[in-house]
Amino acid sequence: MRALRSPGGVAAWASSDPGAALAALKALAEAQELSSGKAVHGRLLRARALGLVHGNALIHLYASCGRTYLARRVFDALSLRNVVSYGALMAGYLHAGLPAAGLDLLRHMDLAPARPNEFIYATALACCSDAGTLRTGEQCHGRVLKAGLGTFPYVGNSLLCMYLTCSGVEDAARVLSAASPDVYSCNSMINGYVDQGRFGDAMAVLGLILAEVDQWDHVTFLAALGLCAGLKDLRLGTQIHGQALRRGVEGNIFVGNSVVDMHGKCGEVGAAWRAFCELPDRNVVSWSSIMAAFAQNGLFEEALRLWPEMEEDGVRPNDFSYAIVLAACGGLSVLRHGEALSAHAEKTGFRGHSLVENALINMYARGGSIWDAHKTFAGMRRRDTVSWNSMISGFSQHGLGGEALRVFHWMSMERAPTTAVTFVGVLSACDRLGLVDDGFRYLNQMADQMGISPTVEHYTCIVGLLSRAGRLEDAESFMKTTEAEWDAVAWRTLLCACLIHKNHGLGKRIAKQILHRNPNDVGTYVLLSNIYARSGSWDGVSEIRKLMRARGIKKEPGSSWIQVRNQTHVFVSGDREHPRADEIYTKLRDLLAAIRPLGYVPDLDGVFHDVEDEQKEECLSFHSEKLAVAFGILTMPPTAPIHVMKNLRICDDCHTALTLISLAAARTVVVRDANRFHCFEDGRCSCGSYW
DNA sequence: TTAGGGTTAG
Repeated sequence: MRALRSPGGVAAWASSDPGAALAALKALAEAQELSSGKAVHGRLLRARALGLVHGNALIHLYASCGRTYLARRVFDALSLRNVVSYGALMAGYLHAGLPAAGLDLLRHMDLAPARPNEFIYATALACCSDAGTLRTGEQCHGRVLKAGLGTFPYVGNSLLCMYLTCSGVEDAARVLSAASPDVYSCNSMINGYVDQGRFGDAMAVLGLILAEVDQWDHVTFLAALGLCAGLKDLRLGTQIHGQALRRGVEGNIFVGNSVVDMHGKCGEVGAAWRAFCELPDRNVVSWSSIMAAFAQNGLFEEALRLWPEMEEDGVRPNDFSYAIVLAACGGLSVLRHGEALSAHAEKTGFRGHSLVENALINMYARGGSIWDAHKTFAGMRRRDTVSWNSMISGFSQHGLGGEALRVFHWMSMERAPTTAVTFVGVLSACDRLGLVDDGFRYLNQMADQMGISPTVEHYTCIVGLLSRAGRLEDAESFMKTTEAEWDAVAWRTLLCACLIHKNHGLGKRIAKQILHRNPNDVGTYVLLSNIYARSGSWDGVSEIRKLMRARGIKKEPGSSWIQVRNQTHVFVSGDREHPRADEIYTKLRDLLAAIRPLGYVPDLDGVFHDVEDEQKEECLSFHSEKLAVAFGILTMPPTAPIHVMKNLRICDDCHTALTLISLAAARTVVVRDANRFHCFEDGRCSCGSYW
């Protein structure tokens, strides 16, 4: 590459030899050597040797260097232009993120003698994809067919991609079936289906090329690995990975990163970590993928620990990396840490990215600070579907059904597109508000008007809705008559309602059904034993205990944790491990004494019928969430809300006690339990005492 | 001299 070493030299040499000049311009375009290219340009002008072919090469060079205005200047100065001049400039606009300018050029061509060819349509269709204009895309489609250019593979794939981004998978699939599929269009189609969660369809397309693994290129491996990740199909993923190794494409950083991600999504953190360690090179996506793998599998601290390592490795974070670590902060409820990362993002210019803003909304909502989530949401300049969905579900999970529906109506007024996730939030808001009829109305609206097929999650909301309203038999018959893959979550929703509504007979029957299908469902054992205890059937309680012992099922011990001044303090029921245990126990005794006059009576009907009342009370008094709250009151400023997390569902006694403590101690207490948020304030809980 | 599919988030 003499050209790169000595720009002046190459210019002199190139201008005297037209063939060499062309070769030099091509090489300079590829290397994005703007200044050398300008030197060649100057020489060609001075030598009066700037004809059509060299002019086109210059347009391409300036376009490759991202200087579309210079490319345009050359284009305008040409006395004669051909289809290549248009193609080169149009591609420049496309890659510079100016698809509308590219389409303007297409219109300009209608007045010019040059007729669009397959190159022009491939580029124009890509412009339509980027600009999101289905109408122009369809017009191009019509012209492609009329000109008989539809059989060019490049054009076919550009068409398919245009429909994928501007319309949907159905139209794209029609394009695919009309043409003979090549590897490119199959890759695009698989990715399109995977994005929509239509894994079965994606698998069918993969099936078209499954026999020809030797024809696959690295992008096919990416699509296939993405499909395995979506399906959480480790077996297939491992096979594909093996093929990638055999074909020697695993050294490609995209494929390597995809292997890390696939293992993470399949729940194999160890394998993800090994794949990460084996990467020959690590870029920001590699680091993001491994952090995501940890965070998605609940290993939030491990994910956060990788951040400084990434920085040490000299890799700069991007919007994805911020979104991942913010999600980990939400998982741990370490909001101060998240805010520090948000400030970091501000400095690096990523704070305004929608990915980061949405992650912040989720972090605050998961961390219990729903109004900080709302503040972030309200301050956004551009809200996308995820922003709306996050805010709606955030409010719902916090028991603020009215706020959730208000956001949904606002979303509808702004005509933001709704998704299946939107309606999970909306239906659970109706559940919280007891709006049975509205719930059914939204379900029908979603299915009939929006064309979104309800999933088991939507139906579970309906079960919750009927259950909360006390219509337990209706809920059961809804489950029996509605075709859905009912899971343990759905059945437990009904079971939980049986406990709350004291329909012990139905509860026992439902529990037995669940245990018949899934004999290891710990949650069901716990709920069933509560039902027996509530109905005074101590034989039943000990029966369950025996059954659990026999089956080797252990109830996870209750534990709670709280962040105070960037430190996490963990409490297990009744333990005295904390260095300030004495103070905490004294504080808690005081608090419990203070709420007695407000009507607090320890709920001794727990599951321990074989212990003395005094011991029972001792047990109840020092449940982990009470200890954590007492510690919070002891150490946090009086106006600061106290945020506690618990691994299990909060128990009845703690719920009552914390409700009254919020009144007696004039403190706001937010507890995130295994299912939802409880915001205790002024002697009330946001869950409406139904959980 | 001009053109296609790509990894990480919710």
